[in-house]
Amino acid sequence: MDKTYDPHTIEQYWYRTWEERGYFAPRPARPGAGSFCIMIPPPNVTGSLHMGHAFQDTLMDTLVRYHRMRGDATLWQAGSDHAGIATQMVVERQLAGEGNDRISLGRERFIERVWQWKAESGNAISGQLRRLGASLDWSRERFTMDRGLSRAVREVFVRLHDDGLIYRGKRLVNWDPVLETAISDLEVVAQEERGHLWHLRYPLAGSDGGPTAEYLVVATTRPETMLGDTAVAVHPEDERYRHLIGQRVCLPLTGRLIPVIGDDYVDPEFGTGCVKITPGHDFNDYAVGQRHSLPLINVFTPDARINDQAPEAYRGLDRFAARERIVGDLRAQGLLEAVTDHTLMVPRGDRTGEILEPYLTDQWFVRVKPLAEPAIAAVERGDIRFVPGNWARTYFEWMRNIEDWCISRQIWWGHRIPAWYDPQGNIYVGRSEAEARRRGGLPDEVSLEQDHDVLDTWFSSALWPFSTLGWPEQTEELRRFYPTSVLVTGFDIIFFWVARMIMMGLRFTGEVPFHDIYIHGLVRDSDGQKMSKSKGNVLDPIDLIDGIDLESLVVKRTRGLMQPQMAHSIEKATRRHFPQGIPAFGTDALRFTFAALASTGRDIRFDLNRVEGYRNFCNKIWNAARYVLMNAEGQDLGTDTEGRCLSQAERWVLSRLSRTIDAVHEHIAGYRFDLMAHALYEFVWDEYCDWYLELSKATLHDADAEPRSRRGTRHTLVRVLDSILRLLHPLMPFITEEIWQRAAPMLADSGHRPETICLQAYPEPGELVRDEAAEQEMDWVMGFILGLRRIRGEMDIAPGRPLPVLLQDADRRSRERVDAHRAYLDTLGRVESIRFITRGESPPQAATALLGRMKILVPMAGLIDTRAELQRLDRQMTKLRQDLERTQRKLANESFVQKAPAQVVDKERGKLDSLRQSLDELQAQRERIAALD
RNA sequence: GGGUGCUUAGCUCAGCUGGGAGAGCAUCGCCCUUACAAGGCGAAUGUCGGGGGUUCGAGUCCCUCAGCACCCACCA
Repeated sequence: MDKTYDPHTIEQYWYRTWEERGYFAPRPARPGAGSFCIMIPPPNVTGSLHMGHAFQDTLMDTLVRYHRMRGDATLWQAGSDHAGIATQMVVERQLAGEGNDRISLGRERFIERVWQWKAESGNAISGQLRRLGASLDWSRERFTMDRGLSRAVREVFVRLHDDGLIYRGKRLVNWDPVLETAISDLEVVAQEERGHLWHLRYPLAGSDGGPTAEYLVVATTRPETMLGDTAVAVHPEDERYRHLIGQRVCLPLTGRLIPVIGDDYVDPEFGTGCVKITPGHDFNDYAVGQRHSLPLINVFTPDARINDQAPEAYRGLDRFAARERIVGDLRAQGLLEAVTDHTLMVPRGDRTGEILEPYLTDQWFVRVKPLAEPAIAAVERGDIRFVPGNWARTYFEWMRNIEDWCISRQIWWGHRIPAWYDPQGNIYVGRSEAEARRRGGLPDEVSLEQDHDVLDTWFSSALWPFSTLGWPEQTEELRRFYPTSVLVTGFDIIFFWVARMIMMGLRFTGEVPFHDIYIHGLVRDSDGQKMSKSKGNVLDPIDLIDGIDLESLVVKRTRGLMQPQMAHSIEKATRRHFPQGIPAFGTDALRFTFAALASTGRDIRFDLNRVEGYRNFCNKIWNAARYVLMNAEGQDLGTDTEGRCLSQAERWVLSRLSRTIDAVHEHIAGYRFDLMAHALYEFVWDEYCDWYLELSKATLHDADAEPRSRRGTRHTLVRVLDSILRLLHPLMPFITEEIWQRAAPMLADSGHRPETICLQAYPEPGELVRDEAAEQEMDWVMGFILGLRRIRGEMDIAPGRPLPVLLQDADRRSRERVDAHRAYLDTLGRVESIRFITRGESPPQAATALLGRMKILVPMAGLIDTRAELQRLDRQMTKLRQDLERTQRKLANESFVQKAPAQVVDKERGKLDSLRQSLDELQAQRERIAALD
């Protein structure tokens, strides 16, 4: 093995090998095991892997590899999403670059073009997932627009329509005037923005219908919509205006007469207490209009210009140009009373960022309430569990107030709605035109035209857990893997995706789509900022794996910005944050970092120092393995327990390993990847490397050690390493495989050559025995060595310098232990000699460490200065005294002694005794040294 | 306006059903000891956001205040 761990040389090789050998395809469950399935949240075909994906996919892969090793029939379903609007926008941008556009290309050719683009670059993300080590079953990869999934989409649409749960209706919807499509409520992001409140005068109409000198003042944030006003509303109880209800006002600029109505939607406290009502361009006004049977006038074209319903002067003007013109005209006529600053919530499209318009159009909707009820019940019953559990509240909150879902989109890329129209405009729904015709009893002569709209992308995503398994066919995979085990996803798509999967899953399979929903947090940058291209703070996971030099990173971050003027500050920040660029950390280090940061679903700040730390951990494992191989490869490990003798150190490390195994299982069952990573890190570094490997040297370097002991040690080194590799494999697949290939043959029965760690058994609780006795023995040994190290460290004695050691007040047990563990003490403590001080003998001036009753003394002559030792003792005693006082106070409290459990009280008493004793010993020692000085 | 979460060592965060405040990184010493300097050994570090309550006992439970973050919502 090379001296230094180099991730690059091993990762790509192993992934290719695993995939070629088909390790990721589900295998029959081992006896006693079950099945396990995760559906990958399908990434957009437009996408490339970002930190959120890398985080999420690491967690999923960890679960998947863990279950695969435990022998479950395991499927991690691969696939991607057609991402209608996002993908269409990408290809349209491409066309624009060629001086072309989708309209002149035509629908059919445009869609061909999207497919072509999908084929070329749509696989970028799957390549990146491979780099991440994600053990997806690529042989079953699906796409939301492939044949099978399209069939499932049509099936669901038709069935919901037949059941009256999908309908077509004319409604006010959120309209994106750039894309010229409707979008769902969820795709609207409301942003607080600074704007104005315009106070407009609407003259009251006289008996002749002409304007009078009196007027009502309405306050509005959108003066341009006044062209579509059909009423002015006041609160019915408002003393100021009550008497005007039923009268009419002259709508300026149009000359139309509109009524004054009373409606308690109006808040008399806000603005002027008079509200202009524009049912065609405001959701609230629409509702008011319905209540009062007001006409609805649409004054906008689909791209938000003024249409022909408005006075000629404004026609064709963009909505914002129209605003200026209208305000100007009103001012000129003396009808603008005031303009005040006002912050308001502006609805923008999540894709285009454009201000949306409420717009009256024909759309398709899903009637969601009947679907939501069982979906709520499933979570209430516990058939589905959110982890962490508090997300269930968010889910309930939304599901209980859910509105119908607008599923039609006026774009081209997506599942075309399976509905056809005859020349009279009658609707025929079917799985195909032929079926629609048959079901409608239409003769062939009648021409039918399919609906031009496509479905919301989330409609097909909602079917993902069962459509990918072959539904509506009752396939073997569906039987075996549905309901799936767990969904791993971010909180941001609970409404978009999670809730809808639950609704559709229950409706069409009668079962929940998954049992657990693990919600993870957002990956932020080291300052806690959201990562985004426009902020220029994104990290590409691949750059963390392979490394990237500063110049390339700067180029990458500043290229193709929406706001090119940001480039300079982004460059500056990047140079400050990464003066050396980013070193190559390797996939395993990155994965381990994600796991270690994944605590209880809260957002994580991604810090390069953390990755570096875990890269070092990889190196640690690598070097530990080198040590083990050096000492065991080709050596005699003993063929059976007869041929091996296990010392206390061996028993100890195996006992500690068994605790670690338990902890790992417990943590992964609770989705505490951070604790899992932490438990393994601690065992490997602190116990296996820092203690056991060092302890093993005592045996292996001892020329007098028995062959059986040496075999026991060698065997244990390899055996524990093997377990460590298996335990870590789900988190760090590459380095564990690489090392395991070398380590495993040493343990294998001759003739049986294991192929891959991916399919090895995961260490299970109960495989090893807890050995309390060995743990106690080694605690004593470590205490001894730590005492010496502390003296050495605090006295600045070089680690290599052998120390003469005197032991005072050693009881029989301690004498036996010194004898039994002498080799460990000599090797790890760098002990030159040990001598027991006899009773009555007065010890020389020495630095002291306390081990129970026994005092470990290092004579100071020539080594230590007295002053420093006195200070050292004082420090220790101060600590003990504080502890002692607290304990005394506690025990002096009668209520405590009476009311606290006896166990707790006893513990405090025991503590008091040992504290007193230690303090006495140290005090005596201090006096001795002080006296000798 | 409604809801959720957060506040613990210089930084990033653990701390489960209430019983002696922890980790990593950073810092400071001593060491290139034959697995590893991407390392070893040792050290220092906290009115657990403020206040109140329950309790023998509160970082942990309850109330309250403050600050921060996020989600939802139709005040023109």
